[in-house]
Amino acid sequence: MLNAAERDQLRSNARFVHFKKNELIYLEDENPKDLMILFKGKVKIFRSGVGGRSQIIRIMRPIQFFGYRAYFAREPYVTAASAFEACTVCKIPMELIEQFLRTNGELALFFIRMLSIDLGIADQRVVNLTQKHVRGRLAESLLFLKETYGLEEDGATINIYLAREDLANLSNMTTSNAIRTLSNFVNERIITIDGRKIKIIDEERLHKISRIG
Amino acid sequence: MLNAAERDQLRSNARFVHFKKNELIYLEDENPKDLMILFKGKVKIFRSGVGGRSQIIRIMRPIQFFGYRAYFAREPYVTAASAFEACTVCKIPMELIEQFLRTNGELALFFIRMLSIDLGIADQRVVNLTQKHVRGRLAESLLFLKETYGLEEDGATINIYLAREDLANLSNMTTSNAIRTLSNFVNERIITIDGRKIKIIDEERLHKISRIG
DNA sequence: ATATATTTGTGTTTTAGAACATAGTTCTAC
DNA sequence: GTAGAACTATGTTCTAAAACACAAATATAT
Repeated sequence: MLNAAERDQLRSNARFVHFKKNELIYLEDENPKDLMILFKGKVKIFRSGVGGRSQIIRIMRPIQFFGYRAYFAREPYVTAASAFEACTVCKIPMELIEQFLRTNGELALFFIRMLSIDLGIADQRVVNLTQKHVRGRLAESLLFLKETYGLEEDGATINIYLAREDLANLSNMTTSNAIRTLSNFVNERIITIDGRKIKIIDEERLHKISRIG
Repeated sequence: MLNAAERDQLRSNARFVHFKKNELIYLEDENPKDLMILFKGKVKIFRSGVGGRSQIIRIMRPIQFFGYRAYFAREPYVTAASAFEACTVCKIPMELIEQFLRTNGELALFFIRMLSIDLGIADQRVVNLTQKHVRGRLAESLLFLKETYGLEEDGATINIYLAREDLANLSNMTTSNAIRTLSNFVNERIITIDGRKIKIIDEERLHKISRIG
C-alpha cells in the first residue's frame, strides 16, 4: 500500500516497544503521538467511568492498529490501553502517517475503512450493553473473545487467560455477576472452566442466549 | 476542499430530497448508496435492540454528513434514520465520494476526522449509558440536546420538540422513567416544562447531576 | 369539529442486578 | 518457600429501574 520512498521513511521512523503483562501502553487524557501496531500479545482499550469503574471498549490482537483515533480527532485520548500479556508494539509518529495520507488515497481509504468498521461495532455495542441482560452480555463476550483470539489446539478452549474482573469489565457487570453467571453456564453444560481457561461446549446455545439478550 | 472539476461532478450528481416529519430516511439492513448532507431539519439515527426497543445513537443538525459509515465499512446499515421534523437532505452517490477520496487527501482527512470524532463520542457514550443512573443520563441528554440544537430566543428553551419517548430512547430508559425524572427536575427547579418545550433553569446543576452520574 | 389514537402523568408491584459479607484458593514477590 | 495480596466463589440484603395499570390530556385524521 506504500511506495518505496514511503516505506523507507516508515522504516527509519518506526520504533519497536515491549510491554510487560498489565503494563500501561497509553493513558486517558494523554496526547496521542504515535500510531501503534500490535505485533505480539493481547491488548485492552478501556475507559474508567462513574466511581472509577472500568469498561473495556475494545480488545486488540496481532496485527491490528490502535491509538490513532484521538490524534485524528485532535483530542487527548478518552481511553487507556494496557497489555493483557507481554506485548510487542510498533510505534510510528502520527505526523508521518498524516503526511502519507495527504497523497496516498489507498492508505486514506484503509484508515477510513477501519474507523468505519469500529464505529459500526461501537454503535451496536451501545445497544447490546445497555439492553441485554447479564446472561446475554456474558454469552456475547465469550463468543466475541472466541472470534478475536480463537481457540486452542483442542478446538474448544478460548485462547485467552482473563481474570473474572476483566470478563466483567468487558461485559458491563460486576465481578460477582461474571463469576456467578459463569458458574450457571457450567451447570447448564454450556461451558466448562478450569481456573481461567474457558472451554465452549455448546456454542449454539451461547449464540442463542446472546441473541435473545 | 474540492477543485473545479470535482465541484462540477458533485453538482450534476447531487439530488435534493425532502422528508416529512417522522418519515424514514434509511432503514436497518438496507444497502448504503449515498452520502447524505442534512440541509434543513433534524434527524435521529437509531437502532432497534432487544424486543424491538429502540435506542437513539446519534442526532443530526444542519449541516452535518451522515449515512456514509456503512458504505465505507462495506456492510449494510446497522442503524436507521428518520426525520424528527420536516427535512431537506442532499444525496450524493458514495461511489463518487470514494473516487474523490483516492486523489483528494484533504477530503480524505476530513472524513477521517469526522469518523474519529464520532468514534470517540461512541466510546464515551458506551460508558455513560451503561454506568450512569437515570438522573445522570437524562441530565446528560438535556445538555446534549442543548449543545446540538441550541436555545430559542429566550435563551433558555431547548430548540427541539421531542416526545418523551424519544427523550427516553436517547437516554436509555423507559418512557415512564423519562417522564418521572423530568417531573423531579421540575420539582427541584432545575428545568420547567410546557408540553414538549423544556426550559433549562439551572444548567450548572444539570452538569453536576450528569457528572456524578 | 369531533372521534380516535397517541402521549403524558402517577401510583403500585416486581425484579434484575448491585452491594455487601465472608471464606477458600491461587498468584506473585521477596 | 513462604507471606501477603489478589482472585474466585457463594450466600444474603438492598435498591434502582422496569413492568404494569389506569386516568387525564393532547394530537391527528377524517
